[in-house]
Amino acid sequence: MAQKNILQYIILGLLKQHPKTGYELKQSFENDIGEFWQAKHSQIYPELKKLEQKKLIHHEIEIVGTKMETKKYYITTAGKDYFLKWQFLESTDINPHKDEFTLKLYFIEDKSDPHIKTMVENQLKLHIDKLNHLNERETILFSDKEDINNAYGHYLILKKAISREKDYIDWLGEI
Amino acid sequence: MAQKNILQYIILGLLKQHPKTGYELKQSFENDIGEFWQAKHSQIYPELKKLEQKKLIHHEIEIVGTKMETKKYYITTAGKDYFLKWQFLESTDINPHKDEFTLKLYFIEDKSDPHIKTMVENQLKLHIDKLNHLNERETILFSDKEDINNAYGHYLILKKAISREKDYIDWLGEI
DNA sequence: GTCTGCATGTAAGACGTTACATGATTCT
DNA sequence: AGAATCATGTAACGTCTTACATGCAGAC
Repeated sequence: MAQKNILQYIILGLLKQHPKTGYELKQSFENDIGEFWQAKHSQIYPELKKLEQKKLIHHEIEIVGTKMETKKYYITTAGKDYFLKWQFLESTDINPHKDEFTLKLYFIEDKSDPHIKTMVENQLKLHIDKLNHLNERETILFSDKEDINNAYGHYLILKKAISREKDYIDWLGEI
Repeated sequence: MAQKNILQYIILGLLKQHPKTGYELKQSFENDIGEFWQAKHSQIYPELKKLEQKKLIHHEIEIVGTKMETKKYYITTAGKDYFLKWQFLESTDINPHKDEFTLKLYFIEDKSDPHIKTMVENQLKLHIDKLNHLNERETILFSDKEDINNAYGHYLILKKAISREKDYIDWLGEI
């Protein structure tokens, strides 16, 4: 099985909001979603070509100044379908390093979208399970306070993981 | 400039705690530090060979059962020096996806190590700066509550980033 | 006129995941 | 006897970063 290629969905999602040039996509990564996903222009431009070959996007040349050509990319109907299939496919696992769920949520523009409720509930379940699992580990490993000093680093990162999950759950609760 | 190759430092750090086989290293990634860094065995075994070529580690064959050979890896003095140089080199930037600092902290086994204070203070400064920057962005983008509805997804992930930084700062404060 | 930013692209290499491959050990 | 786990390794592929490369536009 191939890797997920999430970049394609992010580009499609961004173009679904507004048509953009490659450079503007690059800026979106720097300003808006850089906290959750990063991509350099050297990754964006080739991906745009691939998406265009698949007819999920197309571009039109625009002139800036007197002669500088820029390519404005537009999502196609097929592209929107492809994107939505990803966005509303329920997640079955979580990865603290690649937070796909938050990206999916980012692309919901309408605050009253009925999808939000089920998506958040599903995600809450996953994170509560994980928090429970981490709490169990803390009980097993560090019930005896003596053990904290013997593996202080381990204790700290377990505490950090627990804190991170709690924070995630709180944030989900506020949506 | 080459990429950082943080995996080598993690392996050295783990072997500094205790000599381990490749398989045991794999398990450390699954159980202990998987929340902060992931590596599969297909990445670990080649890295062990590279580290051994650089004489930062060496191995001894051990027999399990009647004939199964396993390789137990030990860190060398050169390996320890190389590792410590990384561990106590001050960080100048933070990356929400690759949290190098937390790893460095994980490898401090002694709770009263005097390095901890300066490391934490330095890291606190970086995260407070980031939090301030994110708060400014919230003020600029969403002072007008109307704008929240127009870019709800953007609002949510900005809130999430702010919440994450606060959580990180709280955790640093408790060390 | 020079500097910063806009704009696009490719190449090389490092990093990471999945799949392929094999065999021994331990537990039930 | 069979299943799960221990144990080690390579191959193929996909992703990501850094560096190389070029040129126009706008501001001062």
